[in-house]
Amino acid sequence: MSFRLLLDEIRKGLDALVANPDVEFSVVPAARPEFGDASSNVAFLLAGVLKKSPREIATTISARYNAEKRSGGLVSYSKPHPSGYVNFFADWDSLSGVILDGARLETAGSVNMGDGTIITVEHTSVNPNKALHIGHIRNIVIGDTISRILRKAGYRVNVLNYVDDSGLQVADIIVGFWHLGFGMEPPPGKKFAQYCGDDVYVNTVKRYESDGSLEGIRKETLQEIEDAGSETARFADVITRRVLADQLETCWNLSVYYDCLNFESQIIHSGLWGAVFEKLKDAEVIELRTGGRNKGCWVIPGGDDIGAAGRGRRKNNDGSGGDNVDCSGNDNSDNNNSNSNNSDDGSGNDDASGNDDDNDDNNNDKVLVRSNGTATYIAKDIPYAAWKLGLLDDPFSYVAYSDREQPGTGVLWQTTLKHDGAKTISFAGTRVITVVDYRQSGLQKIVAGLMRRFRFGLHDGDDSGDDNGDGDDSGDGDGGGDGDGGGSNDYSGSNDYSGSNDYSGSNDGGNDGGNDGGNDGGVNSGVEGGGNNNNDTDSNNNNDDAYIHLGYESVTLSPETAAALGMDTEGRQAHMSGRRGIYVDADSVYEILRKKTTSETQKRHPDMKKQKVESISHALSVGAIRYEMIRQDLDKIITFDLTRSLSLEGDTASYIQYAGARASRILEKAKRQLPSHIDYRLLTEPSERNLIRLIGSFDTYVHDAVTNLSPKVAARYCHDLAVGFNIFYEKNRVLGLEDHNLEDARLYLVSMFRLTIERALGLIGIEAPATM
RNA sequence: GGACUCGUAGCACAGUCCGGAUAGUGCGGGCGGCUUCGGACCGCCAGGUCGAGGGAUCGAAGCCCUCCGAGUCCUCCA
Repeated sequence: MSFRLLLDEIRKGLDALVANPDVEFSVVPAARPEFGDASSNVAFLLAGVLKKSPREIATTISARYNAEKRSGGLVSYSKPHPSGYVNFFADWDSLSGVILDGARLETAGSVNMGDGTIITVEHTSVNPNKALHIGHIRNIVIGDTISRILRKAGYRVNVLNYVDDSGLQVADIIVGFWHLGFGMEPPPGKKFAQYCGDDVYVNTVKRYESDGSLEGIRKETLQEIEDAGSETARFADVITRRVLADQLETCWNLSVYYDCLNFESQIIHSGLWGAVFEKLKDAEVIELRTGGRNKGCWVIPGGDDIGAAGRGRRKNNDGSGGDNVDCSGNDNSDNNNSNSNNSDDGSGNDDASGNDDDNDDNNNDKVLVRSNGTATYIAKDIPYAAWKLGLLDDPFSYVAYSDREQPGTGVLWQTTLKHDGAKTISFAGTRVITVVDYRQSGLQKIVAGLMRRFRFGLHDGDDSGDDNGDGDDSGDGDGGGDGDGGGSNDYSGSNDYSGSNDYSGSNDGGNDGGNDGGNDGGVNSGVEGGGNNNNDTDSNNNNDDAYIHLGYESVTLSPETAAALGMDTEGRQAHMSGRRGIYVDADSVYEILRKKTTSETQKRHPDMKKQKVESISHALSVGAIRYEMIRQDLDKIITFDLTRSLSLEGDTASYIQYAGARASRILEKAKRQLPSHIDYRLLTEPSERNLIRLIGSFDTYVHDAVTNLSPKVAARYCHDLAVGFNIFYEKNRVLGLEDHNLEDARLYLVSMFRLTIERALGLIGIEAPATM
């Protein structure tokens, strides 16, 4: 039970009063305490219709609401505000009990939006030739947090990590090992992955510049990797597995876990590409150019939108993959003019798709298969995407990657092409979320467009890239079988909400609740940053995108931190670059934090056992990193600064954890069981009620986080809840009160806070230690 | 040349999807608070033409248009 019940009750009451389905009023938590507990803008909306002032209408509505209110509800009374708002004051004697009784339940904060729908989330996907840096960590933490949130919302989630064990970057370190004399063992104290990235990779790349002969070796090496039987391929397997193991160790340390590892080499050898290629041809999604600059290539014909595609293959979340600019704004001039010559060909943009067959200027084509018959790297993403959606026969079997049991996900599987004794499992999802940074939006858009055609057939030649173009989605229903179409209330299945109220904030509360086309069926696809100026009509159709690119901005280094790495950026932020060695290693960030939190903890607990200190400082360090990575919006660049970003005060995880520790301390000192009957009516202080309201808002935040695929929302909830507790703590004593009933009630409140903050932090993968 | 994203206090960000009540929070600056459950905390003060201009609206930080600034993407490279 939650605060939501109050809003639902008010909405229902207003619906009956207003009896006008066209007025889409809102009922929201009050902006300030003096406005009561909930507010509605209904009077503003009626003002136009009734030709009266909002204030007048609000007065009438309030009066009638109060007159017709049935007893036994959660609303005490309604009061009009001169501004025109209709405000509502809750009957806290009832509401406190409803919320706090509900908070104890296992299901508190859960919302059944997924109803068992399977969502496959891919994140991490870092080239296995280097250690993880702080930029990768943003991807990883976003992916992991989203997975946790989706589980909380009733989805079944498969988490994947795509390992590009056959790419150019792997070839680069092989060149280093075999031709530049790098030894196989890292110096003492360094992980193999760090050694590969910091030393072998960076220096090999550097040597390319001075030694032209290496370029040929590099190309050869790359080709040999793809030849499964070669010595090079075997060696690649050995080193990438070793690097991967180090990377996974970093992830596990941050409480990030996976269900399955996919290896690119296996995808190549599995025949998946061949199957997809045939399908693409059959569906006439791709064309063979017979003339023009792409003569002899199989291409995805470029319309306007598709033309915006990212280049080539996805870069595996490395950022460092290609010729990225390292220092923003510096040396990219040569990048730009390179394409100035092929820009304006005048071929009308939009519907270019069909009509430029044999023409000379297919500038927006994306080449999938080169004229020499080899596939480009974008081609490798397509079969993987299709596999994730379960659109192809699964060529893989699965074996356990390690014996280690992962919390939350259990066994970590990996694909194998050997079918003896291996298991058959499916990791396909009805929906797929791919976490990759914004720079690859273009490519991801293409992939999403192709997936749509795979699922819905080949008849929509015109809507290739854009979101809502396919007016033809009528027939498909939700071909993928995701249960969002029914227009049923996504809350209905849950044990929290009995009413027929649709959560979406839409206004169908009274009438039928079934006519809004299921648009709030949880995860929606519009997240991709791209301006999804969604539906103009209410039969929205943006939800049928089963393939969702969850993009985010990158992590850059502050000028100071860049300088600490020996780079002069002239006062500007610097992009990280794996190949140039400009990055902040994830493990070392953790190490810095661990030292800091260890000493802080010891300062407070001089006698604490070392092991305990370690576990606390671990929880604090992980919290600091994870929180920093998700606390702001996905489309904001994170400027990482070695001193600023590692703070433990203010809007940080440790602030939140501290609130939890304070609560634990009180409960510990109370040293007793609470009686079975608690008199919630004694909790009358504003700070008490505010805390109760926050505890009861858990599910609202979860719902919000899922619909927007926004980890930030969960982080903010934790923060708001902690603030609420700290204020309560400051203003109210809990222990040693003369009034034992009040003490019991406050203790119970503290204990429900403790439980809720623990669960909320769990949503973002952070522990809540009892002492710190 | 085309496309996407961002622009809110000295700094870093909420709020923008879905328009309404004195635009919030943290850091930094100034002042104050532990004989009382943990000061990784709390309170107070200073600090804002919500990038600029226009439009629709009774009403705009939010919606529409134009511009400015910043970042990113647009290879038969991977």
